[in-house]
Amino acid sequence: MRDSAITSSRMTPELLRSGERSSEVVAFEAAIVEFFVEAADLLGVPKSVAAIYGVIFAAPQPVSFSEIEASLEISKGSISQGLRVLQEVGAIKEVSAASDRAELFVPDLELRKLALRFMEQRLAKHLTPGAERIGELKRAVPAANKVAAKELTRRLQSLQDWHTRVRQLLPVVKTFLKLTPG
Amino acid sequence: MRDSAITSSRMTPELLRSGERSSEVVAFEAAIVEFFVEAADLLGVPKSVAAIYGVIFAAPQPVSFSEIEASLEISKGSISQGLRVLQEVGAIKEVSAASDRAELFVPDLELRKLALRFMEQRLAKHLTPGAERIGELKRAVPAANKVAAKELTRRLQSLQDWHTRVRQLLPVVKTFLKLTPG
DNA sequence: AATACAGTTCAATTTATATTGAACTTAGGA
DNA sequence: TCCTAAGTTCAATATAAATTGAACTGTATT
Repeated sequence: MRDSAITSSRMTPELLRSGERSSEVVAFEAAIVEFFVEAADLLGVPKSVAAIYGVIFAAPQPVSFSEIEASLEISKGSISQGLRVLQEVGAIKEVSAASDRAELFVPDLELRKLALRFMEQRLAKHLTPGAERIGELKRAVPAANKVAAKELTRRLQSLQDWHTRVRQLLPVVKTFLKLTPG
Repeated sequence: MRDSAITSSRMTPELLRSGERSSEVVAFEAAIVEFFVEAADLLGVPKSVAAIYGVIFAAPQPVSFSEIEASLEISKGSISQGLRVLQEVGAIKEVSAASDRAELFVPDLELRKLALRFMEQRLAKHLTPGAERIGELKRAVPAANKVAAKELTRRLQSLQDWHTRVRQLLPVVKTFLKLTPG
């Protein structure tokens, strides 16, 4: 980063295509970018990626690579990687304009997909193997001391119960997120 | 870290109080520590902290500072800070033995408390202020272009809906986690 | 075929986070 | 009082993660 933080709107005139961007528009974009950057760590993505999503979200028309470059002070490398990540997780879609060779992007507003994918990745991935692991651990409880063995088994059971509950919760959450169209 | 990873069981004899630890016991502890260390990033805690919790969880009796020092190859500084963190979040409890001056710790198995605190911290913290923020953003939508304004408002509405749904989900999750005693 | 544009790749660098280690408390014997 | 054990603190260091930037790959345009 050349400055101290990722901020929006450098306003390099040569990159602002078709008409000017009023200060109102610029301020709006900056506010949206800020919103997503603040949510970045909650979602577990780097700030640069959140900022790119912000620019695309804030623009009523499809956004090109160079427009992102003009709005954010981050390198082409980061933009390229960031756009790829956002496409992979389904946060943005490419809308190819037949005429122009530039790739254009719009936000994919089906946040359900995003939310579900997020859960699968961060929870299910660890949760499923975990269940078996705890079973193994229960079998490995040292048996020498009866009282100690009982306590350890109790602890592992507690862990397993909790584990089960979280797994049961996942379908509930999924259903909930599907309730209204996103 | 002197080695390459946090591993359990150095077996320094002078620190193994009252009787030896069989290889069975040592292996069990190592397996538990490994389990928690692997879950560390899911829970958002450093590995050293997860490892300390593992040692305490794996021991049928209360565990002292020096026992942790003997089981894990991490510095006293990390142990001190790690124990403090674990106490703060309610993952372990101090059980002072009147006779000994050493502090002894046991795991707090009420994982509900932990889970709830985790949610409050990672979700509620960002979620509540977020709701107002989106409202502000809707008011700041540039009005110059009617079609564009409509689309941007639609996007923000979508974001707000999703936001609301997640907030409604929190009480459901809380209830669910309370169903069985932890 | 040369130039320019649009984007990619990845080693090098910066920034953020975790861990160490040595100096420092504090309290209980000798 | 002096010593030692038990922890704490925090600046220095090591490790991990994000970001840059320069060289590279294609693909139109002249």
